[in-house]
Amino acid sequence: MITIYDLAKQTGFSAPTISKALNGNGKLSEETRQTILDAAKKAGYTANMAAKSLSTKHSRLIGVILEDVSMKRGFEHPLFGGLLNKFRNEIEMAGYDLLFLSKHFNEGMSYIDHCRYRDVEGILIVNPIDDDEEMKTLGSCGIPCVSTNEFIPGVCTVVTDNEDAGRTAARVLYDAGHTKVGFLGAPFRENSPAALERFKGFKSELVSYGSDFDERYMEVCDAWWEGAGYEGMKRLWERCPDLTAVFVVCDALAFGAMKYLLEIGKSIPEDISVIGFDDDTTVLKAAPTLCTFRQDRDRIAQLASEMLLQEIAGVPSPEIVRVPAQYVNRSSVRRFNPAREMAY
Amino acid sequence: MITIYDLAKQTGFSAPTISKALNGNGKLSEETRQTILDAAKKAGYTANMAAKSLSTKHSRLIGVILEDVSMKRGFEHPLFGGLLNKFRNEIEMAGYDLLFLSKHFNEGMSYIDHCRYRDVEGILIVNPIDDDEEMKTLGSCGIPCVSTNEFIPGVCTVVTDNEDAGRTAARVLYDAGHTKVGFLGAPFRENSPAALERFKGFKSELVSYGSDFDERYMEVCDAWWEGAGYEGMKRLWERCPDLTAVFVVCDALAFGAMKYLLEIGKSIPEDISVIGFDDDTTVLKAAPTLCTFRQDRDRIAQLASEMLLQEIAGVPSPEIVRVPAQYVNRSSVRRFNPAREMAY
DNA sequence: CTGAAAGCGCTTACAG
DNA sequence: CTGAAAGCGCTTACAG
Repeated sequence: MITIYDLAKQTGFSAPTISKALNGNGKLSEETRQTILDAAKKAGYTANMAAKSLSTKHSRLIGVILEDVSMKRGFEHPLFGGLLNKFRNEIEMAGYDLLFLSKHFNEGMSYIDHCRYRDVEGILIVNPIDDDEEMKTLGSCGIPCVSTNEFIPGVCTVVTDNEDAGRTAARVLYDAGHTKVGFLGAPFRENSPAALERFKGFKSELVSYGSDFDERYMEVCDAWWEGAGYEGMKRLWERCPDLTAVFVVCDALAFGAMKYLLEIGKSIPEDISVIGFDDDTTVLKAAPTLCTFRQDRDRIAQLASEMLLQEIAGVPSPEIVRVPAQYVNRSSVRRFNPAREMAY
Repeated sequence: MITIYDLAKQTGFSAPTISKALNGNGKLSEETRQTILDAAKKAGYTANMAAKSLSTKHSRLIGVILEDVSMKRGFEHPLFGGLLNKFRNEIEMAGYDLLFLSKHFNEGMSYIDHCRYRDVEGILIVNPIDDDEEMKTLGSCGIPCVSTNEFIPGVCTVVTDNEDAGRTAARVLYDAGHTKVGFLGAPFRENSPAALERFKGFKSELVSYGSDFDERYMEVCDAWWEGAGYEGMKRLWERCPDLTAVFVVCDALAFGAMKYLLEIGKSIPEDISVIGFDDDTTVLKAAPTLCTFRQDRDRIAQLASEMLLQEIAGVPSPEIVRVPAQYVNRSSVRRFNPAREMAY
């Protein structure tokens, strides 16, 4: 391991001068800078981050909170896995490394302690544990934070424009001639209102068409996975067998819902149309292929990294940044009228 | 940020004594140890890893090489995403953090430089870039390494027992009465012989049944994704339209293969049976549901972390550790004879 | 059993 | 433009 002192000895300059040359700060003659840089290169010098971190308090580490309790898929989560791929890439280009924050680290150290332990410079909150009390403290812990899902006081959230997507879903179904449309939701949580926002947009758009949305057509599933969708659809269908379409808050639930409908002998989309959410690759190849909304993982990740890097640099972020979702038309929605040229 | 010196001042002991108490090493009276521990707890003391790392050369960081060039799915890779979930968990319980090694970090720093930069203590090689020259140097770089896919000189590899799985695939098809069976492979690479191993096992088992495997029944796809499976199956089928079954080296390829077969009007499994590999959730819900092999992600991850932690502790690992795959029977294999009680 | 001294590799004022 | 001194927070021998 070659150090700054080795370089000092080799070039005849002092350690601080080496440091300045390597970091490009302070005033130095172009000549000595080049001499030093060449020597460093020749010697294969690599800085030691622990030492840098200790003296500058800058670790170049971004903490990531990724606890997939709602779907239990971790890195394979349909939204967050892809988001993290892009985020990792962005952050690395800026010279940062990812560091996963964990609660079961060192006999249950808190996220904030984990951050202090590693001198983490910023936190990306991808998916926290439900109702984790510590979340509320993150906004004021002094470390810049950005969230890509949950709303947390004092933390910038970069998130899909769920209301807008909800409105689009309503428009798609309305345009296709559906009048009896249902909504299959998921547990409502104060800080993670995706399901509720999608519902609000959906309902408001329907209302704008003059159709007074009947709350009986709305059902909430117990969780975010397939089985819950099956059960939720069962309850909804048994109450409202006149439905011709249903907008489901995520693809995993939608798949469960379709499973129920197919089991009771319904055809999709002939008897009932289904729209999901997430463009989950896990159900992508199911038949019928599901109309859905693709959340823009790359854009969310990119904006999140921009916001976070900016905050680290001292520039405050907006409280919320919305990213539009893209409607993906496949085969699970029936048209009662001839198709028109339409873009959603 | 409270330091060891604050604790020293508060308790009246010296910094080294605080250090010993906190780390549980060296001789200390039980009384002073308790006093110090209590003070640390009361003050909410958290060690600073940069300082620790600098003085001990132990960063408690495990580097991870995850470059999904073969499937382009990154964290969402059907095998590696799940593997990493478990590995992360294991490693965190042991007080380590994950650190992704990257080539596009800081203007193209090498993996090894990245490791030195962060004082990484061990490396998990999940999925490197094809033919990366640096891989060959990892085994002798002085940092303990474990691989979960590629074979690298001097590095312990924890990997699915592919030959055994190949044999099982042959047995399943033979038992079901198939005699004209094909094999759809993927690019053969010296250090990553999964496809070849599966073929070897498959072929050897067929040969053991007296059926001389005809190489014409073997076709290699250009890549590991769906489109390549479609094309590969097309070539294989056009050459050998008498096939009644095919063993495909991964589910993504198998899905492409099925797509081709269905397109030309074949029924699965009535006309042709298909067995895949990976238990890829991405094609799980396709119809017909694919018979496949589930690689034991959790077991591989657990063994990999064990090996790596052991190596860090100075205990050498075996060169190779095999983990059995599990045959998953679904609906894509036709039986020509009555089902018997069989376990694979 | 406890502490004074020195060191890990780097950077930050501050002189000159 | 360059360098001597001190410090970041911790640990490692070595005394006592």
